[in-house]
Amino acid sequence: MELSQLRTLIHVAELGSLSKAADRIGIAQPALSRQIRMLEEELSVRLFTRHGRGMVLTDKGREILEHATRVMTELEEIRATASDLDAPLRGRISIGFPPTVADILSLPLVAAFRRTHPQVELRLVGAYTGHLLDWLHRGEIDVAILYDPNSARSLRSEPLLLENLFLIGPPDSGLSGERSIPFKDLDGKRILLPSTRHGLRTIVEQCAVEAGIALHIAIEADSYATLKDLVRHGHGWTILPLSPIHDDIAAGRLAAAPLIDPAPVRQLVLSYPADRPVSRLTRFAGETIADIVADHVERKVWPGRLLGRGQVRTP
Amino acid sequence: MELSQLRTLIHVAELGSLSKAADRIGIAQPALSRQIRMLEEELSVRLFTRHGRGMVLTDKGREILEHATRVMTELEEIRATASDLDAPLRGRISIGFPPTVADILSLPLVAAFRRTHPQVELRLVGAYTGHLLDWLHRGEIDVAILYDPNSARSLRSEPLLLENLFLIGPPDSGLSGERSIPFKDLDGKRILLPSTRHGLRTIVEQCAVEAGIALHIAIEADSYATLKDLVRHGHGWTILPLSPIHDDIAAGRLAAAPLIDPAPVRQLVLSYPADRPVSRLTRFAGETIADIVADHVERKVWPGRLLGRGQVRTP
DNA sequence: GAACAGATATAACTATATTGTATATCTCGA
DNA sequence: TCGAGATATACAATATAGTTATATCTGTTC
Repeated sequence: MELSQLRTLIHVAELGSLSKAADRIGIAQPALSRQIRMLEEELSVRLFTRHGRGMVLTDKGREILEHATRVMTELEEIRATASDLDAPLRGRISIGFPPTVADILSLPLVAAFRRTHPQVELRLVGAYTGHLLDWLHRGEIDVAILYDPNSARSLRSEPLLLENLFLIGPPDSGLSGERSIPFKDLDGKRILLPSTRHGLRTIVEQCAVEAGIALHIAIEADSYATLKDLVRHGHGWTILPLSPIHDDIAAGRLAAAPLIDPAPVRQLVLSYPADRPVSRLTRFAGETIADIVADHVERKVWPGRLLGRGQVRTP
Repeated sequence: MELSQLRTLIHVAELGSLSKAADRIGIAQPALSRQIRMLEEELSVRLFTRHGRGMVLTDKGREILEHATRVMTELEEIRATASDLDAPLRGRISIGFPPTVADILSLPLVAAFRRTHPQVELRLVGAYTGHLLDWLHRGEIDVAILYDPNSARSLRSEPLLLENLFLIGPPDSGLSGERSIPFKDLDGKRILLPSTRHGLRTIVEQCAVEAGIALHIAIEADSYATLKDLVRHGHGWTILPLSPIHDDIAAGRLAAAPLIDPAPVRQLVLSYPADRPVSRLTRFAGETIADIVADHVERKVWPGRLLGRGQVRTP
């Protein structure tokens, strides 16, 4: 196995054609044909099926492609380590967030890029996890923060945060950050939540089961703004992360209290595609996001628990 | 950059000598000298310092070595994917655990290996995190479960579990799994804990600060068995994970209750060395441990919250 | 159905890269 | 000081990769 063979695999997989890959790489097509054949012989596996107009990866070929792209990522990391790239990164990156996360991270992330890599063109995309997953797979975004997509197709995800969810009520509800509410106390209360296809709803329903109560879901609304408004006007209570409620609490429009026994939480992960090499720009973005999240949690601006690797990160 | 150069880098780094590496690899020493030199020229970096009797990695060389070992790991994964190795793994592996974790995982882990890879020689090593870290770095163990070593030197860690800690009392203490105890209620109680260098102690003290109380540490003992005995004989209460207490509770010797507001938890991670390629045997062990932990948490045998990647794992 | 275009695979040859051999040079230990 | 162990360089030998030529196949168009 040689690096040139893995590079050829990657190019041919992307272009679907030895001839196009030859044009791209600047090497004669028969040389690429031979490289692929020798790789297939060494591994004793068919990487591509051939047809009259090109070639397509087999299932096994696709699996091997993922590892090949990781090899390329490690090689890029070797080069970057060797050169200690301090020159500002350039190029364009698309980063996806759930809307509430975008509210928290956008400004500090933009500030960090402006400070260290001003020539980078950022595209910040707010959408729900299902859409973000699609766009990651399609290559329309490079990296995304997602709520725990356990059944996600091939992604490489790093846990970021366990985010606490809070009970949100009107200002005269007596809810306070200083006094936790046992989940059982929600029995019989009018609760407003997003619809069943929303991950937050699933988490809250699991907590209700665990607490041994049935929730009275008075109204379903997928928009946090709508839920907030309804709560403000006394139509019931809701359960949301604290981050979109900060300003409302500070302005006396809403009140919030932690829930316990059980405490509803959800996991946020940072996800990259597994079938494309991850650029230095993308890795910088991921590291910067992780740093900002850590800072927010440590300053208790974002209530939750940091999750992370013991792995030392290069500065 | 070529794979042969990276392999040479790895061998020379390990043996400290081109001549020894030449013997090992079966290629003439001048060829290896030139490979290293060409790699250094391409990267514009010194990988080794030379002295009269061999050569030693520079700091930069060490960083690059880590990436090179990951390249080798990916290549091994490519070969394994290609061949769909179902043949039983062979060889020897050392796995480290904190003692209480060893109690939970040893039997099912041994059973899993016996069932799928009976020719593997397991060495299960119980020790505290500090020792396990040392042994991982020294190559004396291949993989370890650790309590969150955030300041650990270069390891590759994957979060496994947030483990809940419980209040442990004598059987007549009225403690029950059904009724959570607010942390504040520990104010004024006689508490028995491990010493300050024990990670659990740090977590509990942080919780006390958060609850706004001061803990009365009547006795310090690092042995869980000692703590249990002291509690049984009415010398106070302790705070431990539930797993070492299961049998004592079932036998009516001790009682336990969840703590809340805040709930003390600690993070377990699965750690591999970053400067050596991770063998398939080691990866199988890691995956098997993760599966067993997941099973225990799902059956509520091990109270806590699973942490994991969204990444699809090959079966 | 035939012709043509686009594609892959193979053979043979050429060019380039890598390895081996010989040996110079250096450092360290006895 | 000498010898052993080590690395570095020059040159020759060998192996590998790329190019050219061309056979073969498939799909599209007329």
